[in-house]
Amino acid sequence: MKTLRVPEATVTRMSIYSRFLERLDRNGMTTISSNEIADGVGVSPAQVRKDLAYFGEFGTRGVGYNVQTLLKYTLKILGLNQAWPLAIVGSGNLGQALSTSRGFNARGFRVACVFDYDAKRVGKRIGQLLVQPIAQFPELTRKENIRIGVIAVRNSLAQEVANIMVQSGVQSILNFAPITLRVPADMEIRNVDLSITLELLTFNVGLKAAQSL
Amino acid sequence: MKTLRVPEATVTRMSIYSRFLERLDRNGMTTISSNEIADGVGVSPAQVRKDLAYFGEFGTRGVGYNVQTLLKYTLKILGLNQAWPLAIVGSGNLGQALSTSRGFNARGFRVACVFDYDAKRVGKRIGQLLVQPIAQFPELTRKENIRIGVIAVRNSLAQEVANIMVQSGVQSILNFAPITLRVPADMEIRNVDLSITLELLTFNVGLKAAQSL
DNA sequence: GACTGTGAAGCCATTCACAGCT
DNA sequence: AGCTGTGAATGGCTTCACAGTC
Repeated sequence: MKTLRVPEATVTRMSIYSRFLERLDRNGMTTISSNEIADGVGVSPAQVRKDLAYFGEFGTRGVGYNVQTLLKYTLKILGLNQAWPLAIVGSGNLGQALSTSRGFNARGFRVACVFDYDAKRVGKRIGQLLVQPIAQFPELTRKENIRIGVIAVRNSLAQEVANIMVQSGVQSILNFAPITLRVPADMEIRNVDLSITLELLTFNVGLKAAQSL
Repeated sequence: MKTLRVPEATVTRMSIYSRFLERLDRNGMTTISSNEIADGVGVSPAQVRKDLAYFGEFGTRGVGYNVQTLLKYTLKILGLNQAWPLAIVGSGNLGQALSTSRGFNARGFRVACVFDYDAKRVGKRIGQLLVQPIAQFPELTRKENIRIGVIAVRNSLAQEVANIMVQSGVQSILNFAPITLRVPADMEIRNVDLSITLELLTFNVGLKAAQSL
């Protein structure tokens, strides 16, 4: 089998292109060039073409890309031509925000259940869902065939939650706790650390201040 | 002036090292080697040394690094030896989560005010703060000398909020709306797009499935 | 003429391997 | 002996420039 090796940065941009194409499609646009895509999302045209080329030839020379067709391909490439039910653990502010977020309830994703450790929160209503006790995690996620788990609990519980997810057969984890989790090598795990991004900002502001001395 | 050119990935890791060192310091550890740091945060020891070397020589050969000293340096490098009041626009689920988040209220950061467009939300209490009308943004942020703005509103308002921030003299923006904002080149802007990370997960899960055919 | 697809070149980041210190 | 700091080598991503197609 031809194993295609795609840079992670390319996948990230595919997601951005895809969202942009969705908007164009809603606006009834039918054809677009790599130049216009580049302009719309803030990268170089060559980058756009190179990225798409990892997955095939989707355009027509002299013309450009068909918006609908390309959109369909990007969705398929990203694995969004199927349903991805999510399980969120943690029903605090962040957990609630994620549960009701459009990004987590569109494009193939759907928050299917929310769990919490705190008995006071169990049974509470979030949108259409009722918060479930963490003890129910293995059973419910198996029943709903959930393959993606989201960790939105405080740091001290995060590793324990990760362990439960691993044992329950969840294949990939999106972790919002700012610590490094230990999981088996075959698990897909991504960390979103909100304060890292903040600290990148302050570093760069500091740099600029230093340079203008 | 010697302009030091540091990879963005290095800055990201500095933030991770710094948080790790904080934990070690709390636990009373005094000395640590690049090997142990690497192990603790999941990178290679050479990477740790190279990263630190961008900023100076902090270690002692044959011994390692002093935890407290190195922690202090990392905080200074990241610009966290000063206070960074933040202004958050948007008091929905995400805005609330961020306002009360530990990452946004520690290590030099402090959510100083929260704004909203919706009159029904203005005046509501979030932690110690009262939600302010967006019209107050220029005046309040100037008074509090706020240099970082956080955008947590729905997509259709995001560009307008960015414009207000630019006009009010805010220097850097953390944007949670999944669209590409147009701002002057001298603005520091970072985008956090939660669904990009999700789609990276599904892409990789799809890849694995394809490879195991 | 316009725009895609792509090898080659250039650039940037990570890893290697070892000299230098304690 | 142990561990840092760093030039050199490697590997990977991005940009360039142009051949190919409509």
